[in-house]
Amino acid sequence: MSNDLHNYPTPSVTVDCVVFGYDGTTLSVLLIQRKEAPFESMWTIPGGFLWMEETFETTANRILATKAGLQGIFLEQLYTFGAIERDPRKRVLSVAYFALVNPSNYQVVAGDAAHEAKWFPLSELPALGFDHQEVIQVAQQRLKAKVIYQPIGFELLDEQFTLTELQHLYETILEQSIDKRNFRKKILETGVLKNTGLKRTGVKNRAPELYEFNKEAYQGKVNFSLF
Amino acid sequence: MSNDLHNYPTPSVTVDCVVFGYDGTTLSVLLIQRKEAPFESMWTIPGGFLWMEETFETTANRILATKAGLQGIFLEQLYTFGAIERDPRKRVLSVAYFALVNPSNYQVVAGDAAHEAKWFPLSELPALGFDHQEVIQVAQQRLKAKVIYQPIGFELLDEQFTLTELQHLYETILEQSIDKRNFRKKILETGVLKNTGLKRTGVKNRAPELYEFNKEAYQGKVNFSLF
DNA sequence: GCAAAAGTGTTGTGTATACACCCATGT
DNA sequence: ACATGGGTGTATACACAACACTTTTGC
Repeated sequence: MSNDLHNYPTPSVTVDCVVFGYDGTTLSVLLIQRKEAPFESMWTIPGGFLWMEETFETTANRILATKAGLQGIFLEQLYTFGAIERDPRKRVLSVAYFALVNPSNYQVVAGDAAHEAKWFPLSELPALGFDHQEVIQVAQQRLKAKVIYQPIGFELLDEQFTLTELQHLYETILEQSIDKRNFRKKILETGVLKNTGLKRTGVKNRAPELYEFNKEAYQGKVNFSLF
Repeated sequence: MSNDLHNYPTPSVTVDCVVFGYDGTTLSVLLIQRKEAPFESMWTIPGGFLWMEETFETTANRILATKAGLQGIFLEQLYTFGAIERDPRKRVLSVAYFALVNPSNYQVVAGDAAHEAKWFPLSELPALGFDHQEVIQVAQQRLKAKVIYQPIGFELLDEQFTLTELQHLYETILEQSIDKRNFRKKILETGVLKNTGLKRTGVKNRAPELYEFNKEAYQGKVNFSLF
């Protein structure tokens, strides 16, 4: 860090969030349709300017609350994007975060600055403003890499879930199919799942057992790793 | 990203670099002794303000060239630190990078803004200004994690090196000892090493064979992984 | 009783680990 | 000849991958 603090011009700084959601079938990203230039009426990930009295996390939470109606969700810093021309108006840095939410717990609503807030499957993204396509791509890579050595996937599911649902989530994130017996063996022997003893009823087949994520059992676990 | 571009106050942004060096024995970090307040005469990692026409990488290279005499080295973005009070003067964000260099290829020299530029072994760091102790800690974790799935360690060595030297580097980074035969087996079967056919002479024991990193062989290799 | 998904073990294959001696060189 | 680090192979344990049938439930 430089010693002097002469008044160099300073860039604007935004916090932008890649919010992943999973509806039981598809992995989606939350996008917002812009009302104003630049990129008017195009889609972008939700973001906004950092205020001087805010940490990045505070900004991210404010943005997600006001622009999409999301509160208190899992957030992690992804990368900071700083290409000189990434905003056509002036120099704007973007500290990108990624987030995982269970869409059924929230009703996304567009804030003032947006026409609409909507979930888009990763495979059907519209044209995106700024460098947000790249941001999403980096986020997806990170999610893929991360899910195998940290039990973060649970953020995307209901509190109680079946092993088949969990497996399908992993298959969706990793974009590959997984052997059922091997998956169950591995995930159970990590010890992070708690069998609730309950079963999901009302399905038109054998009632599957419901599990929960056991946060305490994970704390301090060094060797969580699937595959 | 927000639609409106009202003139919010903007934070200052610095790029700070954790530069690792390895002298054949010890893993060290390059530090600079400050001339001015705050943290006058304390040590910090080299850094400086981002200029409006610079990318982060450009800034990092400028800083390293002017403050420490280093040029064209391996750089990777680490994390962005934004705690509100991390600089006592005003709001300053730090986009941190980490770098790997072979100290014997460079003569570090203090620039104008520093009393001195000096290598400190990781185990003997002085009291550090700002939040730089945390930054170094994060960088060390990253280096540890990264070295096992990407062949970045070579940046720290001479162009030609012996397997024993390479092993010792890995042991130093990972802070654990490694079985010699297993290490050789694994690193050789990755295929990223090229035996030069030369031997290091003038040592007071059997002349060891010299290897080089084979960049072409690594390109496109998906499965580089040690341990 | 049929359709549909849940649940369950074993075996082979490959990878990781542990381990000890001879070789080449300089002094 | 001796001291120093260089260089090499095998046996065992463990982890991973492949694989098919029975059970439960709703209709």
